[in-house]
Amino acid sequence: MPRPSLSRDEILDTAANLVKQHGPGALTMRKLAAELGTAVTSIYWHVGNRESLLDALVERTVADLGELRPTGGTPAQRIVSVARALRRRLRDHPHLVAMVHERGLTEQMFLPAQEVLVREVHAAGLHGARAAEVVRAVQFHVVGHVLVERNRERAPVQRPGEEELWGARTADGDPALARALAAPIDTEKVFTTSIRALVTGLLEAPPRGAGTGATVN
Amino acid sequence: MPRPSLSRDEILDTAANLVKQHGPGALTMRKLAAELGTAVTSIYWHVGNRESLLDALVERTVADLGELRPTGGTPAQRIVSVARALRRRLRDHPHLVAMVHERGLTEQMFLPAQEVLVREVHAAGLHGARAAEVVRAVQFHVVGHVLVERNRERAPVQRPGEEELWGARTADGDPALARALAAPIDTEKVFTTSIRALVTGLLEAPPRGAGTGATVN
DNA sequence: ACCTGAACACCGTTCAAGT
DNA sequence: ACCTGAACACCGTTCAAGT
Repeated sequence: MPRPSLSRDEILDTAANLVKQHGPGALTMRKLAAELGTAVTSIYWHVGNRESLLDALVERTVADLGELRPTGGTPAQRIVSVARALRRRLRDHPHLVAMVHERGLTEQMFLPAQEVLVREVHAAGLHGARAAEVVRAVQFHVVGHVLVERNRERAPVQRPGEEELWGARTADGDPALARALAAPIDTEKVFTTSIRALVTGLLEAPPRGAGTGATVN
Repeated sequence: MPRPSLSRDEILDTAANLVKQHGPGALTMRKLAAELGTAVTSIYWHVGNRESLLDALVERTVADLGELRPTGGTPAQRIVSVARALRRRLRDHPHLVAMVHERGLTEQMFLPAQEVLVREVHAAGLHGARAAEVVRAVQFHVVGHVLVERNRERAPVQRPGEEELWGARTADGDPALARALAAPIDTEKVFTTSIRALVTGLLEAPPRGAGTGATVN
């Protein structure tokens, strides 16, 4: 008596477990089959191939991320709060980020935030194409930041050793800046600083061409 | 007579060619050996393993990116121009982005811009830790954007088909926005919009706590 | 409809052996 | 110092064959 059936869901479950424990690199069809106690080829019958397996896992994980509730009084604050919440969620699921990148599905990661953000951008008084621009800008910023962050984590020694690279001369004679650039990066702070600046800039930008102040490049 | 010596440089050259033509995925030790006309194991003697080979390729390619010359009258414009120039350079080397991501070397990609940016941030009147913050924010934004952009390019159909996802209801009753979000993304425009907003926001932000206007979250 | 083993065409890396 | 072939321990996927 070999084993009691084999369902697509069971495959996804144990695959998710494998990924959670050792990352997407450890998810091989053969290891998965061993874990399930089946022949490798059975998996193919249920899920197609490794790529569709990953796609299914991504979809499932994104759906489990849950809703994002904005906090704060002003629209800008609420947009920033959503961005920060999404980043935190994604940070808590590093394997999701890895899978999403492997499969080229960055769009998916932003789904939980998209509808919420649309409402907040509306509340900020922006509509139509202008509103879409803001949503897109925030999307690329958050997703991009998370990709960079996750990438840095599994980096080697960080090649030329940024510490020695930033002597006071290369820093345009600003030793304090040299020190700051040589120190390990506080990605949390980088994110907070930049998302605030980005949202501020986006919401106050003049509607294309009708600038009141200096236009930036 | 098998072949005239085998140098580390020759290995890197043909490896770079292989990557340029078919991407980093096509760079296998065995194909490289075949291309070189040597035994696979000879490569190991010269470059160690595949990882160090990729690292060497990244370093070499980054060094070849060349200098970035700022343009524009105001510091903000000049910072934006550097960011845009770096993005364009990286877009022109999609395989570099891929290798950098595979090896976790995102830091490297920003090197050509770093010193230039330091000078411009100084010109904007910022120094020390505050200046480093701005440099870092721009770094993560540009590198992150490029990662997202390259990732999207090799995406499958884009899962739930954003077109149908954005009916007018989900878009908070804004059909123009729904249309804009359903349309294919103009990443060039997204980048321009967001880098301008980011830099504007970064340069006008009050020095931490001593805010004159509303603080954002 | 579902599961199997065998086989194909790949990988990176190590190691003892050659010159 | 440099190069080699053989071998190890893996991969994803296909396919004919079973029940």
